[in-house]
Amino acid sequence: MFALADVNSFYASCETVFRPDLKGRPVVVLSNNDGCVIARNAEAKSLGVPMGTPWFKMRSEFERHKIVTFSSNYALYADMSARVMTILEEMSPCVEIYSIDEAFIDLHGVSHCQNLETFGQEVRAKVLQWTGLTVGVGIGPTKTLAKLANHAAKKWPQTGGVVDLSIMARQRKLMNLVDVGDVWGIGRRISKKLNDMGIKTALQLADASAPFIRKHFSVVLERTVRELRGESCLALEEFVPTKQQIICSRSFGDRVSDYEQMREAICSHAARAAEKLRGEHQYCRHISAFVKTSPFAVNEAYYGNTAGTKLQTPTQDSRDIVAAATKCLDTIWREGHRFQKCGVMLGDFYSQGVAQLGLFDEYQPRSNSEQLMAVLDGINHSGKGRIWFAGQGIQKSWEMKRQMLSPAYTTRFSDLLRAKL
DNA sequence: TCTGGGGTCCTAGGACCC
DNA sequence: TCTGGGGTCCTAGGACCC
Repeated sequence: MFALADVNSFYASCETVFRPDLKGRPVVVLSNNDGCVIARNAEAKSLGVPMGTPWFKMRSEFERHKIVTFSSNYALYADMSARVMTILEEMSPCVEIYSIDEAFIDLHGVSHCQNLETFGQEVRAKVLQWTGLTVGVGIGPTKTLAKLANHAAKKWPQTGGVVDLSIMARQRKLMNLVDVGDVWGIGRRISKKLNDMGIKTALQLADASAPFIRKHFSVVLERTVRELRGESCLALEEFVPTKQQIICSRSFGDRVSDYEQMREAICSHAARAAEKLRGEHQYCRHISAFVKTSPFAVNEAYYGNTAGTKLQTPTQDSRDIVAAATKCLDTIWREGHRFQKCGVMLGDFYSQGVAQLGLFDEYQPRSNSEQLMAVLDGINHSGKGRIWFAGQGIQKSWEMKRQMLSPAYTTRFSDLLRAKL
């Protein structure tokens, strides 16, 4: 048996927890660069603010409805997430952190000593008491059914925020009410194709023939069908699998047409990617860089390109990664465009920095690379200051916009809230 | 003027091997 | 004139997730 716990309107709730004065007012949070709406509290949802729409299109409407708008504050959300996950881990033996605001819980042990719905209510109460955030809990014999139960817990408030689908009859009753597109793993494309085939509800999908689904779609959807029937195909993954790739990319605050600025941005993303790579205790061989103009610009030719390179030996040294990324940039850079975004990708990971060399390869290992990188990371994680490569730039005029950023309430001393008695 | 970032998995097709 | 079968590996692209 699985439970899925997720925080209601997570980003928006993190903001309002520290701003009791916003109670009852509509609140939204924007994506990086203040681009799109990515979170809305209940009040904003009931005003019909759609998810994913660009802010500039909504701006005047937001002002009219006095909608409070925040830039993304990931330092705050990551810290609040860690607090929620810690509580879940204290209350149950096996937890899989699925995303910043969701976790699957293995209820194997729990079900022997406690009613599952009661357990769900206790989780809600404790998270609310200790963090001020509200979670919904869905329970089911498979991950997909737990997800579905969670969906129902959020959609119908009369459930009290907990839905238990242990019993088959309840599963079928709920699935009959749920659109097939609301099932976990079914996006817009597959949803449309299923609809065209006459499969409109989750129940119809559950009752579809597995070989038929496999033939017309893929093994992924076949698994979903089996999971909806109560056959568990997806296990709880308690330990985070090692990453296959690392991507660091950002939209620019303003369009970039200048090579020097682009180079700074690529250097910065490469250095960040290298730091993440070391955090994973990995070495990479494949490094690529990409640039793109806005796909939405009219009267402007789109240009986007990627270049990659493969090193002879896996590396985790920022100097190698920055050098490779800028070399890639030089092969795809074109004058005369207004670039919107760039990024660096790392792949082909190894657990150590050695590789089989060819007979005639000449290779000089860097001396003290590991130690130097450890010093670099040590300084940058100390909280006392940062050092970086000159190529990353000083002014960083290309950096993203965050004009409505809230304080780092929980992770910076100077931003701590003060309470007046 | 202004449209996010970071991932995973699967499949098809091409290059190459014997 | 006739031109196999079976396999691996890699990459690009498409789908999905939050």
